[in-house]
Amino acid sequence: MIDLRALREDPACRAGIERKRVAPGLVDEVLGADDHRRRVLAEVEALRHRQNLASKEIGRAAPDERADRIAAAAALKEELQRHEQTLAAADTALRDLVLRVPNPADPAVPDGGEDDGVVLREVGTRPPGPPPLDHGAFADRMGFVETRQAVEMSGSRFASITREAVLVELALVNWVVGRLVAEGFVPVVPPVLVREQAMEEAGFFPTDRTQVYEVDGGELFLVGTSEIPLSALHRGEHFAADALPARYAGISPCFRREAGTYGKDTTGIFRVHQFDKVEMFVYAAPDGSDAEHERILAVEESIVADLGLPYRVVDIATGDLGAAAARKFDLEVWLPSEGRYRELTSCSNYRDFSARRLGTRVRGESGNHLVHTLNGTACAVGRTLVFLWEHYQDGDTFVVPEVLRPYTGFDAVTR
RNA sequence: GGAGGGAUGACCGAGUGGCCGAAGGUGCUCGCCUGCUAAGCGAGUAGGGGGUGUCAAGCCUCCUCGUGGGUUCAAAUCCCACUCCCUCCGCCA
Repeated sequence: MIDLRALREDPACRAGIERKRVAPGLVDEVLGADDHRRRVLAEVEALRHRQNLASKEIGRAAPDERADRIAAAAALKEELQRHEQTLAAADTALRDLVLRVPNPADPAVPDGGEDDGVVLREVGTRPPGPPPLDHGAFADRMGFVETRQAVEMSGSRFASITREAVLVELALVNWVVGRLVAEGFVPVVPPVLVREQAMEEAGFFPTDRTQVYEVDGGELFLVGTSEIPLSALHRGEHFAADALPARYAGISPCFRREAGTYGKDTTGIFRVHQFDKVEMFVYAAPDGSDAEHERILAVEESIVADLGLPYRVVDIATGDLGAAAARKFDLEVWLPSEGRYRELTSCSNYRDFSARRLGTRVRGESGNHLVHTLNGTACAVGRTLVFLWEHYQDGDTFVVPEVLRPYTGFDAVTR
């Protein structure tokens, strides 16, 4: 949720919002609704004040005065209740509007849409051409995935990962988590089923409701990322200043409906409804969040680089940031079969956008402040396998990346 | 699944209708005292929103005693629902 005071008083805030191409007039509507609400609030509070005084006097009044005073206070109460209804309506109206307002884009974010991200750097050597088999065909050939029965039991975009691929998957998780622990991240295996409230406070509802699976008659929802439970880890809490940054590494399966992606990425397990992911989530002091963002990006880069995958870093443009991010970097890895870079990981700085609803603060010398939250993919396991299968296939052999060998116990798989 | 008990500030804990945003204690901060430390003495110390302000201190005000409703002129206190915790019984491992 955005900072209404900043929207009112800081022209840069409004500019950052409008760069995300919100509906024309939305910002003015919000400002109008906010103004109205505050006016009504002042009236209600003045009435409550009178009511409070009147009630306190009754407590002190002599017995023979009480009846009159109670009658007067009762009249005040009726008036107050009418105004409170107006206030409730104003609150609802403002809330409905304000939830549609995205986090302002950082001034450094480039303008434009999906294709307008700015490539900050390209790292690694791309192979000259496509591999003999694309990742889907290679995985088939090697017996690394089972799709026929998975689709029968669960539907399209489901797959079983099988045989040595499972050991590579576990190796990836172990290697990445070990590395994050060394970087000061606290590992967490969180619940993947959460209540609606957790979805709302993490900022996923109402916007992304269609992307989420419902369970138990709508009581619970399967998370699309462990970012959701990790953001709930400190809801309503106040950090001591020296407890920040607090870094967490979530390890969990992720579930996504992938509504609206029919026909896209139908090969292999590039885009599936269920996958495992190691996610970084950081609570940072407001003045330290940009540095923390760079740090998360550096971790992502080192993981991809150590896997020997050629990648580029993209500074995502305003139109592709999503509602919550003020700034976002994607790591795109070269997918030889498609001859282009595809997204593997991503990291965002939400600033105080999500902390505002979560009520997560840090105690400071000059009062308490909302924390900043950041998140980044350490390893989207299934999709990482996809890239490995293309970059590490050698005829009928899958070569295990060197950094993973201590974890797999084998160097290669040959069929 | 059945029966009962509970949720109060950073923490412990008192408070069953009004002078209670809340006794007392611990912790923390500042000061005094003391070779140092400990002890002792004194003062301060919840959060969030709105208004006002040289948006800085301050001042005014509202809300918050698990969450949301209700009763009442007035609710930490009474009623209802929900969430969570504990105890006992049953069940399962």
